[in-house]
Amino acid sequence: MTETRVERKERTRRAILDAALELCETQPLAALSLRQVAKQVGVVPTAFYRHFESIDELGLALVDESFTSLRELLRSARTFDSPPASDRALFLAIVDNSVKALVSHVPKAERHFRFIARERLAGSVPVRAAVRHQLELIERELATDIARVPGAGGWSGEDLLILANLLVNAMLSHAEELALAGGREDVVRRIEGVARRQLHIVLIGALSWDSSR
Amino acid sequence: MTETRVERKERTRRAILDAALELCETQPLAALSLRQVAKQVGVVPTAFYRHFESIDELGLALVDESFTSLRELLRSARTFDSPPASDRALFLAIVDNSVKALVSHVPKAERHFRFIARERLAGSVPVRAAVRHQLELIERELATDIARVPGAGGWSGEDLLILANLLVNAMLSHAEELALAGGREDVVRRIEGVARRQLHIVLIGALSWDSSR
DNA sequence: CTTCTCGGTGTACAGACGTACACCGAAACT
DNA sequence: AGTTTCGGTGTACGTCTGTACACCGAGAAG
Repeated sequence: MTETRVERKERTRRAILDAALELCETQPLAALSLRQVAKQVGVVPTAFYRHFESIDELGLALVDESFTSLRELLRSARTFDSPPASDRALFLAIVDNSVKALVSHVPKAERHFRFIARERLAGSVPVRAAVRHQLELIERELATDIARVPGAGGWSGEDLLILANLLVNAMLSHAEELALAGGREDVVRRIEGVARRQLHIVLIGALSWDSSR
Repeated sequence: MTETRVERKERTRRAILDAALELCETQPLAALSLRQVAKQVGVVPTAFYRHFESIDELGLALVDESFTSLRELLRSARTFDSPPASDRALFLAIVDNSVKALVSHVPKAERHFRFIARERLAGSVPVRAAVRHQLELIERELATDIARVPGAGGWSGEDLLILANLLVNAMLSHAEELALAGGREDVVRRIEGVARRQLHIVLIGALSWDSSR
């Protein structure tokens, strides 16, 4: 035997997840039919039930794996090869590193990022709830990262969450734009520029606002 | 006769639009069926065709009227009862007025705002394209408003668009949150506070960033 | 008053939908 | 070696879908 049974099962499960993600490129999850997914996988409709009880349950699994991609992006954004010493240089490096992480990670999992942004608003009740919950966690995670920006000492926990919320929304929008750009170099560069300036402005604003209280 | 024929027709048309908006509270437009809409209106399925050729065409009509609501919000945000004289006071008044406009307009047309945010990402190709195009116009419109912020002299046209893009994304997110809040006073107040601080930070950041070039 | 227009009705059909059920064959267990 | 487990199959159903067609009746036009 070349393949164990659990391996086989896992392979079909993956195929279902991939098929759903692909079909979701052109329509929201709620518009997918179980038969459509099964046909795309090349499997009989009832086989779907061996892996998921419903389209919603499929959606929850996709939420999970999509947020894994998003967390990797955050992780990459806070990881430096060689962190600069001076505050000024570190500040600029943080901005640059974050934007670079965005641009390099989105193409690797653009279906995940688009799925999050879309189902956040268009998902069924359970799917939407799951996305919203995960996004809250992401905002908390991002808030702790932002707290490491030089000069962030004056930001309260609430300030950090408000900043994180603003940046997460911008990030999801840019991710969608990057996915739509489809790798066209000039478009990608333009989006990168917009994202960089927005992040720059927000952080500077937060620093100024902090000192103006 | 109590009602002319064109009035009658317009009334059913409106009923169809309203029914679709209501059904879209719980599902994306692409997941609606023509029969579902017809049943909600209380009309036979084939009557739908007297007004729209397809669900997509219905969607385009909804895009139009939804953006009318959004434009009213922008208009309200830039309209002052009594504009302050000093730069400092004007700046604060702009922030306050914008946030107040958001909080007061969203409940009056929350289905429109949610429709825009949702179909922007989840719509069929033509609907999505229409939303994206209208949002571009909105960003341009908002950019000219931002240009009136005291101290905005140093912002280029590109800067203005980048700011507008950031603010539109934040606004749509807050609109969704406000709609979900369903008028609960404490929640509304929290969102209002978040929106105000974000707008404040962004504008201050843009002013500082401008002078740091 | 007669004729035309046209929004809404009712019937009809082919196809897609979710899902229940019995079944198969090979991997896994004893 | 014999038995069990279980992912995938095939058939079968009632429901819902979009849409075609003939029809109606009241407002508009002559």
